Amino acid sequence: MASGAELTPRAREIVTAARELLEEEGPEALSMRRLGERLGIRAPSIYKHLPGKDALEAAVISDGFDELAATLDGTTLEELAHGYRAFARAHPHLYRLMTAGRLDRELLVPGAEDRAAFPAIQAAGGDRDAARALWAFAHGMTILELDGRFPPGADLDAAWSRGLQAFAGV
Amino acid sequence: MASGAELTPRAREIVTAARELLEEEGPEALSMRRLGERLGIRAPSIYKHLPGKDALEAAVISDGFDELAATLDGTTLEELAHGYRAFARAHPHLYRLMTAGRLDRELLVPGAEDRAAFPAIQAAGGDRDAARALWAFAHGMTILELDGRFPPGADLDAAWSRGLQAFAGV
DNA sequence: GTCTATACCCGGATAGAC
DNA sequence: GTCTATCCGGGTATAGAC
Repeated sequence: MASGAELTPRAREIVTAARELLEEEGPEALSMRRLGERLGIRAPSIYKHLPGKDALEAAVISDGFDELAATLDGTTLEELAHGYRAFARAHPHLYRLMTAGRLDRELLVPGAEDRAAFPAIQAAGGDRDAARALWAFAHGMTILELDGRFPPGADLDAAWSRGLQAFAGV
Repeated sequence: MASGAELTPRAREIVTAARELLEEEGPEALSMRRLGERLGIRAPSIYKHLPGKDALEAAVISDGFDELAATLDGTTLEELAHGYRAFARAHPHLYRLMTAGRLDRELLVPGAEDRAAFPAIQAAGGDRDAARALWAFAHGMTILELDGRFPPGADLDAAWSRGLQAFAGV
């Protein structure tokens, strides 16, 4: 029973503070000590409410998936892509935490990941394989942009258009 | 002058050992202490040969880019994609280090990144925007696979095919 | 020049007192 | 529920032995 489904009110406060800290100052700032500081308690006290940092991050990630799912209500491929990219640019540290690196699904709120994936499947007309390819393209564009991996001066709008144009034809 | 272009022979040995350690045991194992252990010296001694861990990683990354560039000699889109995916699966920890997270280009061997990008531009017929979209798709598929982000049982060969099919038409 | 020992500050986490 | 004290492991700067 590793699920982070039911959080006590106090745990929710801690998760909220963690997300704020992450978004404001980045992943290095999200330490148990800094978080305790923000909450006015000592780091070890956090462990009375949440089992550890992994669970804390998983709760933040679950919230992020739900929020992303709520954002992606566009119907066309362009709207969907725009919403996805806009979410990532508005919450870069959160997006990175949500999507980069291994993920212990046991710790997530059940269903949160699926809900975030659903719009892409819809946009691909129910074709799971096409939806995964589309997601890979969108995530690739997004994370490479956030990580500054494209050459300086690259026209990312044009690259997005090229890709979406390709997927529109499938 | 932060470039990692010229390495002394001893520094090369250290970088090689770092890469082996990374590939064998993953990123958490790549600590200065563990690396020193492997080399039979103490961690602080490494700093006489390389300025720090960032420079060490950058040297490993530069080697990785050169090796990837040498691997990607296919001409067709399918060959290129297959080579890219095969490299990542053969060297998952190295691929992750090379492509995930922020990258301080100052520390890289000049040109290594460009040489790895060249085959994609060629495959896209010189269209930079199309090449970036293609790279985003390939990286997205690759990193999501390595990170176990696709649902269990997802047919990744089919997703790759779908995507390549889309890009073939542009 | 090369390596060692030592030390500092950061991180996650635990035990036990109040 | 919160505290203090403590452990272990990181990166890394400094000082000094050979």
